[in-house]
Amino acid sequence: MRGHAHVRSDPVYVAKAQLFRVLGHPVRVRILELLVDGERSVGDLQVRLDLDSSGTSQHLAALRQLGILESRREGTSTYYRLKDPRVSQLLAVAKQILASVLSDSQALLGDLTQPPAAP
Amino acid sequence: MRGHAHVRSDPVYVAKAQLFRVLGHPVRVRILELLVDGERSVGDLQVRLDLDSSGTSQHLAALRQLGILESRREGTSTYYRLKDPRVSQLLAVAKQILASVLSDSQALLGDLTQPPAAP
DNA sequence: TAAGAAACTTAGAAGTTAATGAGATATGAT
DNA sequence: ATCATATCTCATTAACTTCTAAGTTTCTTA
Repeated sequence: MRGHAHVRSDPVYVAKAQLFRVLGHPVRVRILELLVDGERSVGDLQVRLDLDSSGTSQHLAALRQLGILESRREGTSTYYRLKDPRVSQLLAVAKQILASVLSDSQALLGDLTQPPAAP
Repeated sequence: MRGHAHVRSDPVYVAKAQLFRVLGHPVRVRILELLVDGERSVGDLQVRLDLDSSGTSQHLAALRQLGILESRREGTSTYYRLKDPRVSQLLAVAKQILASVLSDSQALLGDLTQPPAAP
């Protein structure tokens, strides 16, 4: 059996949290979504994100360091792609959860506006 | 067509990032894993997390505000559970991604230690 | 080899999140 | 009512992340 470090410093939970934490930025989520469709150059991403080269590189570096991206260089451009297709799955599940969370709050908002009719 | 706000402030990407960001803490990941097995009281979670009541409440509040937890009160205790079973799925996919990321870095470590044999 | 384009790095300021400790509130039992 | 227990909130401070701007490296082509 594994000894149990305090959760806050247990490497297993720290690693899992790290994965989510790195995904926890709008630009990085968008980068991953763009890469779901296939490989893209930094310049291409930069244009689509409407971001400067410094910001683009920094966000790509965070994802690369996490180990979920691969890159290849071609001339002066660098192309990035997803290393693991399950990242697409993760994004898809997240989207579903978000949709249900949002529809719940929509429903709540509706209930507050017009109370339920009698059955 | 939807007008395109800058990604950093586009509500769609901000919301998706927010979901991941809230999951991005070791204690919150552990809380969700515990709740995958079913409802639990705050006190029970607190003991298993080896955390004080303030910390436990604050992390539960973050998950509750995100909209992925539900709670009911019974006497002096409050019981929390997952609102959406897809959260379990999200954790499972994350675990798979992590396993493949880790095995890649293990392999790399091995390659550095003993270079590949000739074919 | 000088100029230009593409990507990356670094450093510091600004902004955000987490940990801690003290205190508030709610429920049930005496 | 008083007390004990469970949970939650708030304020402060410490730790971390993000943004911006400037500068570096790498590669290509004139």
